[in-house]
Amino acid sequence: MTTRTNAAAASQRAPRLVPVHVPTAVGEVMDRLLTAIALGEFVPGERLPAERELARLLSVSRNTVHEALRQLQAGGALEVRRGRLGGSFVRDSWNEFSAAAVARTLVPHREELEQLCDLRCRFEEVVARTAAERRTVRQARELGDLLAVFAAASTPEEDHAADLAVHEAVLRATRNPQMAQLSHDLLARVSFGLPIEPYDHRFSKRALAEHTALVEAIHDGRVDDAGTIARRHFSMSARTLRAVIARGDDELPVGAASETGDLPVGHDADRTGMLG
Amino acid sequence: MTTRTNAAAASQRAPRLVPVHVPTAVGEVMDRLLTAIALGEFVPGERLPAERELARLLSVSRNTVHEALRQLQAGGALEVRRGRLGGSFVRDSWNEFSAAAVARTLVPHREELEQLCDLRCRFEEVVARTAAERRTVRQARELGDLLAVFAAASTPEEDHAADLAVHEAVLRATRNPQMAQLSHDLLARVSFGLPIEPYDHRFSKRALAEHTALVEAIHDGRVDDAGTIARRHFSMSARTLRAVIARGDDELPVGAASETGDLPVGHDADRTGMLG
DNA sequence: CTGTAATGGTCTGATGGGAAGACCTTTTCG
DNA sequence: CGAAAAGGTCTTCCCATCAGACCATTACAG
Repeated sequence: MTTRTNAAAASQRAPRLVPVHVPTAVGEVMDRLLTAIALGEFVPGERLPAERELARLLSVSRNTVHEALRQLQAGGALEVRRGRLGGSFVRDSWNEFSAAAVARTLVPHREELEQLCDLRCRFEEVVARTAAERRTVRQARELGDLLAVFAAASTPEEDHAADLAVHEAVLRATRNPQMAQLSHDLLARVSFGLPIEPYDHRFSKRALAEHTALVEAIHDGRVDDAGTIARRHFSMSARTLRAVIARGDDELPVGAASETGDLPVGHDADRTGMLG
Repeated sequence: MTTRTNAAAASQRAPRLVPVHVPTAVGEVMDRLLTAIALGEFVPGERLPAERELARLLSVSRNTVHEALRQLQAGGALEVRRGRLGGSFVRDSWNEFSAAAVARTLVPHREELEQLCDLRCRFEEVVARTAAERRTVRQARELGDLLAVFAAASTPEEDHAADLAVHEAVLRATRNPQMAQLSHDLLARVSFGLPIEPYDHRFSKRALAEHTALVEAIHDGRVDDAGTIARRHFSMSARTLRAVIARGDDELPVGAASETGDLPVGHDADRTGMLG
């Protein structure tokens, strides 16, 4: 009886009335841009739209865009050049430059990240299963084509682009945009906006093998197989992320926080709700 | 070759740079309160915490809380009484009062809702599977207890409370708070903050049977069974929602928007990202 | 060489939401 | 009747954002 009432009251006793977090426009713009970079919509070296254009696209003032770009520049994500052919460029060296700082930023969120990775593995399993159930013939063919692209990729950039393209195609095959959106958001959260999907090129061979198996399973409609493969595939991302964090653990006691460009990423990591 | 470039460029051609939407603190507080009500943390007739207390809990000024409560009152969700034993009370008639307006609010989002329901069914399947894999002995026992509570429930209110308690326990059993948070957020999105969603009392018998089967599957660690049952269970919610929308379709041509208390809910329904 | 165009950099003023806090009104209870 | 507890209201200040203008830098066309 006590068990009963306690248990029943438990969900009511714990009010989910935690502090609200009102995001700022600048932070939102930063999130958008970092996510776009993480999703490969802007590749290293590429120029972002001009400030005035971004302001128009995002329906914010140019001031806001400028401030967001300034912070991303300070964090080392972008390089800003002036002049007629100027603009904001995704830094090639974003990875190496910021790896240590990233790790420092990530370490405090270790537990949350573990849970997010776990969640992502399991969710992507669902994505794969759904895609295997619903892919059209046309989409199955498209997946096969992309696989060939992946196999033919010779540079890390091509690898990464092909990797993203495969994932996009799988998401389209689910024919559920909400599911795709959630997948994107989860990626953005675990990658903290970094253009490293946690993608480790040392594993590109294995990634190719897994992608091949995944695409074939989806193509053939083998739902369970697709799910199993996907889950294994995304656990690789989790491992990469753990490696980054471990590196950060090592470096943490040694180096103090960098003075100049401390990372702006993860600034919104402690928000309370995933959906908003 | 053309295939390659086209496919690779595809993900880049569609920049997700849609206008940002910066929510206000008042709106966030409204969402929180409505969601809390929808989740059964505040039941009809119950008094919400005092304004000063809410301000403290939510880390916002009392002005903000007051304005949120004022709008909820205007929308018919709350009744506010002054004086020593005053406060904000959840209206009993909130359901009936708002049903028609709710439907009107929901209809324009029909497609999005369909996708969300689909997503939710599949996600809750994962939740159930995870819970079945990870539940501790203690959690398994707790689930059994809650089942007894559910079976013993005699009023719709007790039904609903027990229903929620079971779901909460399942979420705890996943031992992944992020997963639980996402589940809550998905519920909030399909219900649009309204207490209409997951529970249709006419189906309480069936719900009990499904809960029993689900809890037993989780208890026994039958992963596949738990997933199957959960998916079926949540598709019932989707059907309930569809029924509401259908009702809205019927009523839409007839009734114009109510003049006095048009619903304040769903004001954030058109946000672009699920996690943002 | 020069001018023009396209870009980022900067500044100002207006606006609005929110925070903090004081004070008033209503209601209940000792 | 007076204290306590609640909502109602008001003022003041702050800061993010917007809108727009103007400046500084660079490249390219002529």
